[in-house]
Amino acid sequence: MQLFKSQVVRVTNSLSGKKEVFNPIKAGYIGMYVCGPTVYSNVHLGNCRTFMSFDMIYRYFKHLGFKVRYVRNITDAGHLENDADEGEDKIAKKAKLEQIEPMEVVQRYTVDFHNTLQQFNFLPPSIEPTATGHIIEQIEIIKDILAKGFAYEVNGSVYFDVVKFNETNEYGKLSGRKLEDMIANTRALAAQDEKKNPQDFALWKKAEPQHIMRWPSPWGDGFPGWHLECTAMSTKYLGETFDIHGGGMDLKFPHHECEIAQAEASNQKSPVNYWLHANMLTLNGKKMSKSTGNNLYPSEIFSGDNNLLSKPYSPAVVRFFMLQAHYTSILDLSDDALLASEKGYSRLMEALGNLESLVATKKGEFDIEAWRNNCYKAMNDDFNTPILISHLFEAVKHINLIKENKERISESDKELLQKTIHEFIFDVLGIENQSAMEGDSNTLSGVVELLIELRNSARINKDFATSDKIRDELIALGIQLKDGKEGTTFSIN
RNA sequence: GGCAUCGUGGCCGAGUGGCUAGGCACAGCUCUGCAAAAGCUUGUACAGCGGUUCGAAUCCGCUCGAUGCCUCCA
Repeated sequence: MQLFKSQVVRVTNSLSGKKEVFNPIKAGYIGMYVCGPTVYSNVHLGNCRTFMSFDMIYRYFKHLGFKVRYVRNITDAGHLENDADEGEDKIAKKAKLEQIEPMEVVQRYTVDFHNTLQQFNFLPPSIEPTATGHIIEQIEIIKDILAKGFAYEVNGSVYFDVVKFNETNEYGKLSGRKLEDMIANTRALAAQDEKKNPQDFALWKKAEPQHIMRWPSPWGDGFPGWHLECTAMSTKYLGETFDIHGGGMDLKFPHHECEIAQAEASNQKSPVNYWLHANMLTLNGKKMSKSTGNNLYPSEIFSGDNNLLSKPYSPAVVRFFMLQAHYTSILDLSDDALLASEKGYSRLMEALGNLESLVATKKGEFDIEAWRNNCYKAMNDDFNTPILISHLFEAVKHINLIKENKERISESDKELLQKTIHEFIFDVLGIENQSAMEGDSNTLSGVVELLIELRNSARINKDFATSDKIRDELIALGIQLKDGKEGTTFSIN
């Protein structure tokens, strides 16, 4: 199945600021790089949103039949804390704080990262390279940039010469900045700085004697700079120019801008055709952030152990909630919004169950082909999952009508509907049916069936006190009975 | 201060020059022993002020407000 031959996908390219038709370099193949996490603390929900956006994009491309190589790195060498603290990196700082090895910190939070993403039903990337595993590649790139005259060495550190680069290239084209403006707005400080200009950034930093994470290099012992690892790993696994580079909006400047500069300095060509940026998840109207403490961990949502939400929410509900907003829009998390999503999610899953038992008769009024095309149209338009979901609810409405014999469906239409709805919900959106996973297989459903029988006989005998007691006690336990034309069913919340 | 984005009905959230996504909540109706579930119906919202246009929430300008980046951050 090579759906991509008939489906034209348009994406918002940050480089042009416009929606563009997506054309891969090699037909049928896609190279996609996404900036992964820095593993010095637990991933928070905001991080998850970005990775979820690209998980969805990865899933859709795969669904269309593309062969996708999806590379998402693990930053375990640590970015610099700031210019003032003598280049101590984050991993090392945390390690000292907790009196353990840096790689132990990395291991702990890498495991947490993977566990969390698994709960959200993320597909693993094709390659998940680490920064520490690519020190040699990074050193090679630095040598190359030095040789080409776009970097300079000072006291065992190497800096990228932004001003020099800007003479022949355009520094700031991704984020819409002009170097002259940036220089004009620079605060006059950092007197002891080794850099020629404040805009210059480190490719290699000399390690102070107490610095734990260090590697030998032509410039002495040290560690790689902020932005180099992504250039090294994306080039190694995807080539000098590849299709898609993704990441959070907050990485646009300076991180991605620097990646472009590094790659152009060493290869003389633009590294990426389509830059995609996922927008922020906010909490109380403010960006979630590790440094400010305005954040929520996934585990706190799943357990309900937090001060912000009235109840726990499952990973599938949170995923559904996030996909109800477009990935380029800011999304604000609140209890009301999650509550609404949870109900919508349940209704969707309920309909999915009803679909299986639908009796096919003859051609009905629901045009499945047209509906299916609309689903693709929504996804082709810059992965518009909110619109896709609105179409899914359109189908829900028809499923329920058919169930109540108010509409008909033919056998072939039913099969197409089932196939399509499963593909979009499970394969593309990656939403799991949690109630189906928990219920059914155990003894609970048998017990509920028994109670339904008892209640029905009570109702026949007009013993409503008993029948209502059964119904009300069950609802108190989170089991809802649903009286329909074909008998009584139930759902477990 | 510089650069950018956003401001949609009770809440969340799409859309984008005319045909008013969707979810949740609310109300009425159908169904029901009563409910719930499900279905149907109703809500004419696009920060404010000007302008362009036959026509703007959608384009342009200004004002106000919010957010993001400019320092590690998804």
